[in-house]
Amino acid sequence: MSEQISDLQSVTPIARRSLHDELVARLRNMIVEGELRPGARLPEKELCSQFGVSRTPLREALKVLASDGLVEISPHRGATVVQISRADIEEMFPVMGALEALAGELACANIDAAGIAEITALHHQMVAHYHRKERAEYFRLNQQIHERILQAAGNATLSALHSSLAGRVRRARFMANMSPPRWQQAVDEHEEILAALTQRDGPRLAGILRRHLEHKAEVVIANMTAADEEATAKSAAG
Amino acid sequence: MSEQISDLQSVTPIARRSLHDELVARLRNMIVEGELRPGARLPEKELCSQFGVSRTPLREALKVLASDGLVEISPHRGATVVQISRADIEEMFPVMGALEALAGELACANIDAAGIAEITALHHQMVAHYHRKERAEYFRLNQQIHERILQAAGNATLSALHSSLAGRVRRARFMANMSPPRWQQAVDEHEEILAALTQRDGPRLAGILRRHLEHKAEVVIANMTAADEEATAKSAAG
DNA sequence: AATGATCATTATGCATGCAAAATGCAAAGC
DNA sequence: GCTTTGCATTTTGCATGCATAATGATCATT
Repeated sequence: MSEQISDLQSVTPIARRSLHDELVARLRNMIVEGELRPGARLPEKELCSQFGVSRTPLREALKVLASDGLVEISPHRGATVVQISRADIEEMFPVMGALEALAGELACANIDAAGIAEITALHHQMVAHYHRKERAEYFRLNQQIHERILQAAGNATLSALHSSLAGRVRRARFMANMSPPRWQQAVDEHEEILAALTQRDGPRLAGILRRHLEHKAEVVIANMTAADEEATAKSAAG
Repeated sequence: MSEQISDLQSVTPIARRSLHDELVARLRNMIVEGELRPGARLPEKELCSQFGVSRTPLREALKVLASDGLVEISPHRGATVVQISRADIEEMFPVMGALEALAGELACANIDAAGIAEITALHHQMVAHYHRKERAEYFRLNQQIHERILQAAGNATLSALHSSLAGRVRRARFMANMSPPRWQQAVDEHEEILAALTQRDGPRLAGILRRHLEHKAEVVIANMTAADEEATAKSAAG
């Protein structure tokens, strides 16, 4: 009887987006994509009229984003997009390194030939963009490769945690001006990543990914420092 | 000028608990401590009268807990405490292993003598409870040791992610009946953990913690399987 | 002139009300 | 007797209103 029902568990339920879910998604996107700058205030009234919704679902969405670490809510003072400090970045990258290292190990154990082929294709596209110095496209492919490895690990919990951190870091947008040697190094490391993955050498891939993330952190922090100094100089001059 | 202000960044802001923050904390506790069983419905009206608040802050709290993975919200069908499946557990423990391994490495680099002394004290207390077969006390100390290592790592992001996972796993409550040899093994591993930490051997501590978590996973999964079979037998008999 | 206090304004926190969706029950049809 | 369909009830989703805390401005005081 009811067995027939449980056999159908695999059918995807109809996705019904409630207003607050939609708002969470939209706001998250706006924050991650930089449309809402770090430190920007998020006045409820204004956002309500902008999205055409009332304050209730918007407030629920803000609470969710706050628990996710994207916005900060001060009692009676409203919500703001969180400012990521250098200390935050220095904390987050080692954690992402550990998560990606695990993902690498799991991916080596679980990935199939098609998956490797897919990542290989993304890799070559990315390298092509590197040679043409197309930064935006390079970063897009880069991100896709890392996401694809996470996906290949087949661990939803791992993916979710990584995605949350990646979203927060991405906001920093301090990858943009990577120095030529750093960029070369990153591409070299990606060659190693692909090799280890193809050989399904989990421990090696884990180690490479951990180092790769350490180097990413160095680049980001260097850029943050440069930006800080620029801002300091500007405020001193102004 | 403004330097004086930035020097004061370290002062702890006055903790003002709004209703929804309080509700998040209370509900989280009730769920983690098992007061609210997995699968239990969370009807808004009932909880509102129980806590003496209106639906707005309660709903906001439920959304936060949902984004934290403790409750599940189905549109127009209400919130329930999430059921953790064996597959979920199998996913979560490797991630916790990776996080604790990183914590171990960082802790070895950062911990001071007082911190080691504190963990040593906790360890000996825990061992004493082991010898007296006081399970509840043993688990409490065990948990404290792991938390203390996380804390010693000095990485708030890491602590937050681990804490979220630990909370979700703790709900499973399948550590209770650990077999004597498994228990002995766990205590042995804790001896190793303490030794590696005392020697500040980060890589070794990381490896031990990873294995330790793998073994914890085996125990939990074995218990879940046993519970499943018991339930199946019961439903077949009834 | 600078500082402190008081008040008006604004925005947030929470409560409540209304509409819509889902569940359960009952009655009708097969 | 079982299934199905329609209705009533319950519960959720969202909008709005009121109270309160925070901000800014004005004024008095030193």
